[in-house]
Amino acid sequence: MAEREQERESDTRSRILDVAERLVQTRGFNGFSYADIAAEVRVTRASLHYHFAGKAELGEALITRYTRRFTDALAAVDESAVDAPTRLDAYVGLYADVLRGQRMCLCGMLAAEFETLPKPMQDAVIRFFDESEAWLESVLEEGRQEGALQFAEPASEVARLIVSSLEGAMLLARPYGDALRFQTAASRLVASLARAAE
Amino acid sequence: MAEREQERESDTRSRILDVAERLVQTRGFNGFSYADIAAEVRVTRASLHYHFAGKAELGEALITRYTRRFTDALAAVDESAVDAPTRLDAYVGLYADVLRGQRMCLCGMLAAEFETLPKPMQDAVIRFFDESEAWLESVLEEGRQEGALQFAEPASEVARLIVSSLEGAMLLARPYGDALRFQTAASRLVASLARAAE
DNA sequence: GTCTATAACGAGATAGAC
DNA sequence: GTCTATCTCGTTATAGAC
Repeated sequence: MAEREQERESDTRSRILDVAERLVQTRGFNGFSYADIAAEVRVTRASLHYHFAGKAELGEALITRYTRRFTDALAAVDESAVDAPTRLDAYVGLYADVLRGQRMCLCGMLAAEFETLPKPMQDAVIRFFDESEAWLESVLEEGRQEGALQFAEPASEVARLIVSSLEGAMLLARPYGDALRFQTAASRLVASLARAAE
Repeated sequence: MAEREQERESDTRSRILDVAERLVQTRGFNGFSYADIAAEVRVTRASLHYHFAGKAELGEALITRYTRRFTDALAAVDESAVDAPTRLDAYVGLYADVLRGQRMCLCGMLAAEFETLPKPMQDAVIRFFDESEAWLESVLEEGRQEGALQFAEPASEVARLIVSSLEGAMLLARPYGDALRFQTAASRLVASLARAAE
């Protein structure tokens, strides 16, 4: 079991992705350079170009990996969590985890810089949000049918509201260095849907 | 009435600010250069340095002007609008106006790039949100006392929720090229507070 | 796969003429 | 106030040795 499928990602390659991911999430795609990554990974800039032809390709790989991990996490939530409100909490928890690492959501950051991104990166960012909203929508629908969630609007609208509110809460929490800012907003958001007690 | 106080802003200086403001709002502070501004204003980069010593000083001036205009607009709302719900709608309208120009909120954009900004710019960004939230908080308090608005949490918390939700809705609306995305989220947000009919 | 070396360009910034 | 000219540095990227 030495060389399995997971190991298509060489050690260096994944270390590059790890460092670059953090740099995008903290400084933005236009806020760092290959030199920054090289210094931290302790390879030369030329080596980076061996693994990723250019910054655009690196960016694509970052979004792809981030999206896969995110949807994997959502699938794990589906397997373990039973009711819709618990799944919603778990969804919020994924965002809180990112923020705990002093980071902005990768795709939220890229949404701000959207206009400056190469087309393939733009498309990948949109896919992230589409998948995220699709998952939320199904959870919301299910919760409404079970009577555990309550809302008047179409589930797709509420899903969009949740995504944008969480992204906005992350966006503001970082400048204030205040994760509580996020938690308060997120709690109120979820509470406004979970009205099973009424 | 030829040279009055308003004219301390020379024509060129304000044209530079206008172009730079749009560039920050659409591409981010790290997404444009002095060359971009110079080309549009039709002056040389050296001329830009005459008006603003460096990009950092230009950035500060941008936030200061943006904040002043914003607070002026809020003061105008206070003068014309009577009840709290109407003022809230007017507040949302200010954001909608920005988005209509295909732009992100200046300070929302800078919040994303916060870590890369010089300290004076960071401080100015925080001041913008502080002032915005303070205004909202007083409107919320007033609305609650009048019975026109209803919410359980401290007004300061709800104010933060509103700001971050609106910023997030703008953030996501732009990649999707969909202003309706913003309007839907904003309407639900305001509606969840205005429960005078219950 | 990683390196050195270098190309080629763009960035912010300054000096000094007009 | 605006210009030309220039500087210095950072940036992405490539060629080719090891």
